[in-house]
Amino acid sequence: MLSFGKTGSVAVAAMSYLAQVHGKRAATAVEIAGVRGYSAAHVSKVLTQLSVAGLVEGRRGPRGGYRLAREPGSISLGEIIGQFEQHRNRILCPFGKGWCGNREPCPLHEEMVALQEHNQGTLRGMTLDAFTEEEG
Amino acid sequence: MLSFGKTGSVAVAAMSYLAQVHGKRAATAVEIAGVRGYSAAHVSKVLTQLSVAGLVEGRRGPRGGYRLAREPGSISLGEIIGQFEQHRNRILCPFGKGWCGNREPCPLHEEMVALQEHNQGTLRGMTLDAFTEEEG
DNA sequence: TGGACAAAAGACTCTGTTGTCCTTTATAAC
DNA sequence: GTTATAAAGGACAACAGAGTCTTTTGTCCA
Repeated sequence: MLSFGKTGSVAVAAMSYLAQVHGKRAATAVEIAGVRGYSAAHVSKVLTQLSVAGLVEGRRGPRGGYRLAREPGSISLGEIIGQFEQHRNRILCPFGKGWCGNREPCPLHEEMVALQEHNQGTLRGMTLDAFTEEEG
Repeated sequence: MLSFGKTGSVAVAAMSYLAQVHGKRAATAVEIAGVRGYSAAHVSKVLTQLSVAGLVEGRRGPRGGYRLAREPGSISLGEIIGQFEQHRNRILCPFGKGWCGNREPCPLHEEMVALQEHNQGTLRGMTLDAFTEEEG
């Protein structure tokens, strides 16, 4: 439970590093990979996706690299992770498949929804601000 | 987020049905599969795992089938789902791999742990009692 | 004792996700 | 302009999990 996929982890790892250097300089995929302990190829791929999603801006060439596209305080873990959850985020009802909504809700439906929302709310409240150099 | 794998879903679906008929009779894998909309082979496999885990008791032969091994009130969704999460339940730290614990915790470590615990606590509080016929 | 029933067990296939590699394109510096 | 740098993009390999199928074992009933 509360398992955002591995790709999401890499994304958060990369984004948190970009938050650390935010306002100072750009960071290349190779640099981020080295610091966070992932392969350069892997980080590179994820960053490309984040770029398409508009969360980071990549610049090619010498002195290029990635930067956050917005202020760290406006980017939440929820938003980052959500980028890689197209498939995962169906509500799961104890009755199985698409029960809730089709027929009368199952006994635990309300509780499940509440839990789901608590999670999303919490992750939306965690912003990259926590990683900027000022905040330590 | 809050996505216990698909296998966990099937397990909860099956267990909740066993709770519904608890105290009255056993239910076969084929019956459960029919009611919950999964394939018999799939449900069968999951129930075997639940049997090994000691959450259900299977009896072979005519008038056989599965029953809950304990009272519904003492079986929580957390316990059921936990059975299929050997791999997933590592705490994930925004810094990536096994950062937390090795070096100083990352800025969001405490919050992540708290969220994790809130989830586990909630799921542990949801028991199969909610599905027994008496409670509707 | 034989037959039907149903779980147990394991081999296998299918699918989606992870992760790597290689080529192409853009940009800055000299 | 030429070269080095670095992202963008796509093809592909490797792996894990989901799901199916078949065989075996145990149990009840006639």
